Amino acid sequence: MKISCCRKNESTKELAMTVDFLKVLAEENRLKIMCTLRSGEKCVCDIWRFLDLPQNLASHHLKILKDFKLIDSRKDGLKVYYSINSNEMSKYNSFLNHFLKSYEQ
Amino acid sequence: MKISCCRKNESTKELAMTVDFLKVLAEENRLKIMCTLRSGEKCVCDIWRFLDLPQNLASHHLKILKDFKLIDSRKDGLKVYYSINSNEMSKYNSFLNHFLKSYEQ
DNA sequence: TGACTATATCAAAATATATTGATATAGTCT
DNA sequence: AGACTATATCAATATATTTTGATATAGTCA
Repeated sequence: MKISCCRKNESTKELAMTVDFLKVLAEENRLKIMCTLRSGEKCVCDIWRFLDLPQNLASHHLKILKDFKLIDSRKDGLKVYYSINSNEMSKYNSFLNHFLKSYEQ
Repeated sequence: MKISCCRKNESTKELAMTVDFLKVLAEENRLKIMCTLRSGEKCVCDIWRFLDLPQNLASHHLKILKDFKLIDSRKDGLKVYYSINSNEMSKYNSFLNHFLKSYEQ
């Protein structure tokens, strides 16, 4: 039996990072937020009104995305604008393709 | 503010399926199993011995992957062999790319 | 300063998920 | 049939995550 990855201590750290990345995205509101941000930065109130979420829940999920660096933020007056961090997304995307081979069609 | 996806009732079903797909993969043991199966079908005992998991835990995670159709199984005597269902993987992969734009490098 | 708006934080409750231990099922081989 | 191996199932427990409600912080503007 030839197995090419995932034995204990082999690629362990990258695999754990990839799992964490997937956990961050594997939540409906967070995936919607990422999807909403595809078209450019949005402030928190745009996001929670558009997605019909309680304000504090939107903040909570934004914090999780921000802590994981999938999004950046900038403050402008009272408002905080969030946007996708494409570099980090690319990084995790290539980790993911390392563990799952690419199943594109 | 122009937002191109994720409003209530728009792509709702595909988004929910994509979230479920991500949830299935966002677990260390299951991602390891998928990775292990990249090189071809394996029986359950190959998998649990290789990944150093309790047998029943491996069965449990295989069932989750199987129920979601990411893997197929065939029985040969006492052994059950699991393998990746590439068609389903491709399907969910394109859903995922629909919600996240493609961040490949 | 005071009223107002936007965002963040925190504790509690609700919900979901992973893991373990025990046991059942089902095929093989003598 | 009886002993054995491989796999699956189930209930109980442990753990993690999401959601809610209340409140804090911080900037704006009259």
